[in-house]
Amino acid sequence: MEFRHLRYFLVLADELHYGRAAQRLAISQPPLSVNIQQLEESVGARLFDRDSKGVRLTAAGAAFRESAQALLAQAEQARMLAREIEGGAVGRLRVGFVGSALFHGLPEWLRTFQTSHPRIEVTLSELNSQEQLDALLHEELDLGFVHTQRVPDTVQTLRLRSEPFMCCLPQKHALAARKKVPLASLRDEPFVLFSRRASPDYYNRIIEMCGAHGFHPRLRYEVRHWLSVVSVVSQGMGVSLVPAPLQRAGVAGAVFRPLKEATLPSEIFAAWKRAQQHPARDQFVQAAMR
Amino acid sequence: MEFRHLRYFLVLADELHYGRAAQRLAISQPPLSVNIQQLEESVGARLFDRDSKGVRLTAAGAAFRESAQALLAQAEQARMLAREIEGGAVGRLRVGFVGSALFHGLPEWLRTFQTSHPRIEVTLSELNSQEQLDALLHEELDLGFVHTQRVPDTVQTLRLRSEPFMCCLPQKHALAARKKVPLASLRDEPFVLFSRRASPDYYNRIIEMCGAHGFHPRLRYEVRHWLSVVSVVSQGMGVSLVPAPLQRAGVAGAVFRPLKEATLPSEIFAAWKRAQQHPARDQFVQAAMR
DNA sequence: TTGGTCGATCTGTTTTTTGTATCGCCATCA
DNA sequence: TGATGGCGATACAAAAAACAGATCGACCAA
Repeated sequence: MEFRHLRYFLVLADELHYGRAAQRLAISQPPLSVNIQQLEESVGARLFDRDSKGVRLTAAGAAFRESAQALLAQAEQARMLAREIEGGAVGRLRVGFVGSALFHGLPEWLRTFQTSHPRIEVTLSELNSQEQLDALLHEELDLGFVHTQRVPDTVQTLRLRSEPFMCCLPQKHALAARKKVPLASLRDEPFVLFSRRASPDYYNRIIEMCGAHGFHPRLRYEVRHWLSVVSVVSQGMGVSLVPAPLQRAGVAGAVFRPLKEATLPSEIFAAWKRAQQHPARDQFVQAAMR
Repeated sequence: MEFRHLRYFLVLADELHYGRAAQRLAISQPPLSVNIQQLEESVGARLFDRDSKGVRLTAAGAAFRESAQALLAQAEQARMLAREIEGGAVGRLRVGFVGSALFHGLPEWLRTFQTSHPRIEVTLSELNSQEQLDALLHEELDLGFVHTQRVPDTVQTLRLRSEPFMCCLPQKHALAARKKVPLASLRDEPFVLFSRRASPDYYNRIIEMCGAHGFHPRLRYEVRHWLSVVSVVSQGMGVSLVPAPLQRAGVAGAVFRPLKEATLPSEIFAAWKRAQQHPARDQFVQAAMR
């Protein structure tokens, strides 16, 4: 049984006349006869009654007609689905991200992408950069948003945002009066940081920045979320260095001041496995780039 | 796109290796390559990634695999359904019957048939013989149970049961004392009969039987159901002539006596349109014959 | 560099499908 | 009752397709 048989069968079931059906199919009548016989042979049931009074569907034929219509429709559905997946219009996209991505634009990228790709099912997992890279290599993730560009060869990265670190201070802190804060002036301040476990990238970067200016920060609080950092600072419990976009988080009692020195920025990169084809992922990255 | 493409595709999706897949398909490798390319062309999407590292399904290919499996399974379902309908295992059977068929075995035939054909949906309509014949000719009925053998040429009949008429009397009736009742002795008895509208066959037969013995029955009650006939008789309101099986209806107060004279029996025939193929119907008739 | 593997491609052969001509059946009509 | 026309099936040759064998080119491993 081939689809051709079903196509011929359906037209004949419509016309109930070999000559006209063959005409509609743009073939001559004999091959239509032959094809119908082949179909009946393959199905194992007589589908038409033919006699001198004409051609009629048998009960089996009438049921088979429904089936055949469904089969052709579903075949078309299958082709369409495959095309849509290839085109990135439907499917699943597993996205990992470092927590700070929430303040570098991820929610907005996601909104943009989901508006233009409503039939892509996006799953989000908050993971640190290393965990994301592992997951990408094991193909447990299609796209990551990480802090580092130091990745295996098989992973492609793209810098999306580069934001300066700012000093986050309690409103009443003495340094809050200054336009710009020198890093060295934080030497004796208690620091609020991410736990190393939760975000080694961020943690290490802060340590490095301070180290470059001759001190090791006094670690007082380790928290597990960006807003917690700002919140703890706002309550006067310490200072912190945070990516600039956190200014817009709107936490009362915390102020943000640029650093006097140029420092390494807080960067966010998209990362994905080169070998893995994934149109929807590419389009997500596109959405994030603009 | 043809089913062959789907079959080849599924094996290749299993093996992810053209050589082995071709071997399993008992074809050589080049036509497999070609067929997969044709399929991709027809679907409009790349289904496999092939490179030096091997053959892998694309996301579109993985989705298409599910579709292809479903399509092949449903094609098989369609073929099976058609065969089952042709074999009379599933389908619909529209049965008409005269009311008295209920006392000639119809319920039992139905039980037998439904036990062996649980997937046939039987619909029952109580109609008189003429209505059934009309319905058969218009193909609104697949099978009838009628009282007459006088039918159009296009209808086939088969005698199923032939039961003598018996005289049905109130228990206390004088004639109830006799072993056999002469028809002529009913000359002055009030008769309980079916309404002519409801069952002209039965009505006419009674009139004929009496006429053959020189009288026209005194019609007193016309009812619309067999059990009503017996019930009315049991209450002493008249006598009747009924098919023998009604003895077993178990109505207290009514007794049944054979007629002294041989009379036309109460017969029931299966009837169906010759031209109409209907395996399940044939099997129903088979069930009724034994 | 050298085999060896694997999918794609080329080419001739076989199989399948199709078209033309015709048959056989039956209904219709003169 | 014989002629006629319509219709599906069949016969057979032509066209199209699917196929197998040989080979290519890319890649990998030794």
